[in-house]
Amino acid sequence: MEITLAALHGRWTTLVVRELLRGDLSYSELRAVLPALSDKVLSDRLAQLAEAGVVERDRRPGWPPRVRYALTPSGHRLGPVLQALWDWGAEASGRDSGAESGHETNPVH
Amino acid sequence: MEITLAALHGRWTTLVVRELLRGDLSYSELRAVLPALSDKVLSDRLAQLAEAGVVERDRRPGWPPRVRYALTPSGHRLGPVLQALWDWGAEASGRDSGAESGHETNPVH
DNA sequence: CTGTATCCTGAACGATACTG
DNA sequence: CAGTATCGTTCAGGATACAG
Repeated sequence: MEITLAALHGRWTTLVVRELLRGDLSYSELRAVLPALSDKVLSDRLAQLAEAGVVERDRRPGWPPRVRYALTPSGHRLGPVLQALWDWGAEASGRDSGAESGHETNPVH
Repeated sequence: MEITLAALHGRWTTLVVRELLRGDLSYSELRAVLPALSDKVLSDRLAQLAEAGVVERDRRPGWPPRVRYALTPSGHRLGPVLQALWDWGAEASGRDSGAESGHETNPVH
């Protein structure tokens, strides 16, 4: 449990993972999708996630440099975890936000 | 999702919740079970969790003062969330820690 | 394009002492 | 028993400049 929290540690980590759950992204795509993150923080998070075995860097040769970030299998297994986090938050913050019929509401895709 | 992370924010918050999932506890019982937390931090976490609607304080009159901390219904719903965190961490940190037959391993009780 | 280096600020933590 | 007050430390986060 502390392992998971360590892997997800940091204010923006879950958002990075959530974006990557939707598909691979390059560094600049990530930056465009998450404008709130400074270069340093984004870099830090990616390094941390790579260290935790959640994301993988694909550095493709040539010029200009292109790098794609993708979730590892372990990273994909975080999907249900984030879903659990989302579900609790949705339920806890009032049950009137419209359109839910019980328990779907797909936030991840 | 960010709501949940805000509610669980802090290094020790999940451990406090986990103890309370097992049943109500008094302040000193919590302190005894979580010796790593200073009074200040424990106090901070309980206030934060109360603010988030996760725990409830039962202040019982008389002397000496007795207070029981209990999870709200919302707090009990965090059980599956913590379970998801635990499961991922267990899976991610190597599959050789003995005795698991697939997907049980009950850490919470 | 994809990052790293540096510096600064604010928040969380931790220990100790003290109050109702 | 059940906390709050205060203070010092540590660490993540944010901005900017620079490098491969």
